[in-house]
Amino acid sequence: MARAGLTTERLVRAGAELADEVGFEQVTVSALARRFDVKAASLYSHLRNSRDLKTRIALLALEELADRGADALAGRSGKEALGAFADVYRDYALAHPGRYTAARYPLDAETAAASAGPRHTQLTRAILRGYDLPESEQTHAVRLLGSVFHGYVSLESAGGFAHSAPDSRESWTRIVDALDSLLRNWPAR
Amino acid sequence: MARAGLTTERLVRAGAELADEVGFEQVTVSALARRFDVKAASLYSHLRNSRDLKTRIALLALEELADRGADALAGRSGKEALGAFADVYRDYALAHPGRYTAARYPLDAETAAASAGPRHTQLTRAILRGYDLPESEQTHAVRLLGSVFHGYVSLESAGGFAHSAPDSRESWTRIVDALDSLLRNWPAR
DNA sequence: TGCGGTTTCCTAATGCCTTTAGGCAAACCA
DNA sequence: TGGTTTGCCTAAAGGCATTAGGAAACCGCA
Repeated sequence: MARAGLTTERLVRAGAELADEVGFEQVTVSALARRFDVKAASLYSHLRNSRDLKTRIALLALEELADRGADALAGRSGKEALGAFADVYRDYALAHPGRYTAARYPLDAETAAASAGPRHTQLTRAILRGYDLPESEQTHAVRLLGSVFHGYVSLESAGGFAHSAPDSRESWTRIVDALDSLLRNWPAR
Repeated sequence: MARAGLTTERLVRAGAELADEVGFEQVTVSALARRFDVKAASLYSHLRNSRDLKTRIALLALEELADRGADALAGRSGKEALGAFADVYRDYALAHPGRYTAARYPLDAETAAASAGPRHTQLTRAILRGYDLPESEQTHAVRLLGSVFHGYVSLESAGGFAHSAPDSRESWTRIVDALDSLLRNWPAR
């Protein structure tokens, strides 16, 4: 019988596609095996277990997202950078719902530290360079931005804003406006 | 054999406790049955299926959260209301992680409409009465607040801010300060 | 008090998913 | 080309979800 040519790499990539198609929760070793026309047990030479698969998909998503974020920030600053970065998040989540969910998959401390997660923080900090925040407020602002981006996108893809006016895109741009304004007028303690 | 006295009510309540103890994802018909010293099949006279169980836990959490939010808003306005409401979210999520996750469980449109979800929107709108926003901006502001609250709490309980200074509580109060400031100086279009 | 009806929980069974163990054959490499 | 490695397979055990059908407990009424 001809070999399927499985590799961890290919499995993770296919797993990410599967996640986008059927949802991250439904990404299963069995389903992935089916997609390669192979028995589930065969995947265990390439993946430690089901959690390992999901973790790897999460790492892939975090990296893709950071890469796109970095691209978006290149050559931009201030509000332009803020808006471009925000759009990267939203667009990614809408285009790749499964991967985006995966990016929220809980990682243990060391895996998280070695992931692209910290790059996200760095990128957000880079945005703040276009504004005049005291060092002591930077972390708070980073956390605020992260919360808004993640919170909005997560509520939106859960259908939170689906059936009500105004359009979600409109809120998104207004929220970016508001954040820009806030960063320019960050309140003193 | 003595009867266990199962009811949908008791099952959902126990399911919520279970969620807080072991995580919403691990809430399973089997695990719940074990907790009542009963066979899994026995739960199916009280619950349609596993999804039904999770949905009911989600509805319970949404209601508890809305109740607490309403309490927090009673007799307060402006920044005081904003801060109290924000704390309700954070405190609830920290005290009841499983329930909080449940509150994010995707509901179909009609279930969502009949849930306490809309009350959350109403409560958030009530906070805005303490600020001077044009009607056309209200929905955007509601969405922003919802995003920040949910986003922050969700990142925090995922351990996002766990091992880094400054303290998460400090960021939280600073973020509430910032939101208050933003609402008082909402940018014109 | 005892009887029928209803309700509640049980056993049994199926199907799908995860994971481990051990085997055979294809691919590589010398 | 023969030996070795590696890749995918079969087999099997254990878990959760769910349905069908049975028996015992409970409840109301005569």
